[in-house]
Amino acid sequence: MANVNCTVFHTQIASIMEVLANAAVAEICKVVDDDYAVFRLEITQSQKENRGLRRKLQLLEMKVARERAERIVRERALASRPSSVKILDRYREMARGEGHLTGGHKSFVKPAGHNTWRDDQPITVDEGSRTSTQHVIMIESADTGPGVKLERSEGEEDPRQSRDIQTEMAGVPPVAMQDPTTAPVQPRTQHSITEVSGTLNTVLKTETNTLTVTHRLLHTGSDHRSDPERLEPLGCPPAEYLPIFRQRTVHSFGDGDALDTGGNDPSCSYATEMDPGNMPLVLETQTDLSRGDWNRHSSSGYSEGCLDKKGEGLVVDEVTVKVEGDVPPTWNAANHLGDGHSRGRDFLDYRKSLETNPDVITHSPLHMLGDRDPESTSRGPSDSHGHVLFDQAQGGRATSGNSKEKRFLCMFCNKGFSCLQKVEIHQRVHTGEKPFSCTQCHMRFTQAGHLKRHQMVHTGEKPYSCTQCHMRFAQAGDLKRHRRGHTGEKPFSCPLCENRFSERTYLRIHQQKKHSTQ
DNA sequence: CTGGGGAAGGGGCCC
DNA sequence: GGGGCCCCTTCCCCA
Repeated sequence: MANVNCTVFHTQIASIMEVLANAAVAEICKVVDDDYAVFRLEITQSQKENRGLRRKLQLLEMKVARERAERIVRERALASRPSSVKILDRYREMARGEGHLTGGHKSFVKPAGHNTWRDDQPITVDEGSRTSTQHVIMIESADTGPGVKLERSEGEEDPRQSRDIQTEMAGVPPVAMQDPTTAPVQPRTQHSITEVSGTLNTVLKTETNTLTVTHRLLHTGSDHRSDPERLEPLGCPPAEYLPIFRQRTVHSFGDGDALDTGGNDPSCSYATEMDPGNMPLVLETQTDLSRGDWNRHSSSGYSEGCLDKKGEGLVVDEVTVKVEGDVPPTWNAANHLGDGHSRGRDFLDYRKSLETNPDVITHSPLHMLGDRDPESTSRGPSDSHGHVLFDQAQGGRATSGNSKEKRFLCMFCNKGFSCLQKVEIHQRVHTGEKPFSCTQCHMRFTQAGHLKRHQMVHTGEKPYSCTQCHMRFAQAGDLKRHRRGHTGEKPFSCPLCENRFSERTYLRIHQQKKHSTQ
């Protein structure tokens, strides 16, 4: 009996212990679950908050970057109006001093193993080569410190990528916002500065050097006399000869089919420069028309130089006149200006025209003349000589006035011409295109007639002889000028004094030295 | 400083 | 409409 009671007692004790144990376990689990839930909730809220803050930060950075880009564009538009005729050097200096924009899709390939660029360091330009090179696209203003940098990482082909802007804000290290585990968004920004160099200082230095590269691209020219080595026809042309608004693979210059390596890129860097907003693009590189023009010149038999300098030929065909469509003019030939012979005058005049006529870059130059109201015509842009559009200028030479409708407008200065060929020739003033090259020297010309006239220098031909002396001249104008020496004619009189001069140039110099108000 | 020649740039006209 | 010619202009260099 006693054993039975003991057994029952033990059983009851065991049951009670089990119940208590279960209750304790349940209690513990409940507490753990509650705490875990609270903890998770807190984590979730923190993560959510972090995402929100991160998103705000990114939006803010994007906004700042856009504003900065726009401001730089405006500054650049103002700053890129040099007053000197030495456009090449001035442009180089200006680029050093103030900085320039690079093209939004321009890729500068930094030499491997270097974190910085030197000014004299050879630069290659790469586009979509999918190599293991770094593509650094920057919009930078040197005088404002670290700026907006557009960066496309290697292998990325999405043109929109270049529109992703990362701003290097002071006190906000780029890496601080990049948590690969908690921030799956914004993968683009993770191709960050560290890809360029290790430290911020190095980044800044790199950007400065990139500026050098940029201005090299901007102030290109074809001064063959001053820099004939650039004309090596077989090697890859230097970066100076690459158009800034198109990515081109330097290795493609020898391949005619590969010229338009940027053709699949619907965007254009100059759109970023001229208007970071939604300015339509008018860049017509390597269009059929221009290509045809080039081919025509190349086959004209004037010179072998037309073809064997195909690298420079890229300079030629950047601009094409379009008579239809409604696209704004986009001056895109800055990199082709500064020719030593033209002395940059036309480039400067064009810039002046931009100053005096901002509409040049804001409305289509391709309007038919008939579409222009008289007022707009009268206030139209000046030509390279400062004359108003359609004003018969050039020394008051008698013309038939508007006998021929000037339907074709220059896309740079809006000057009107009667036919497409004329405006194409004229636009070479802006583009620097010189399709006609001398076979006996490095001189190149915009017009076939100029080449023909130039070749008399080599032949020694002087068909214009003075009837009153032994002098002979290669140009009729020279003979005419010479004859004034015989006749004593001095048709140019100073309005401020009694001096008279046989040439307008003398009068002008006289006025500058004697009657200058400055 | 002026004058003169060489040569190139730009553009209009004519065929 | 396009090519060639011509004219005007301008810059550079030199005497």
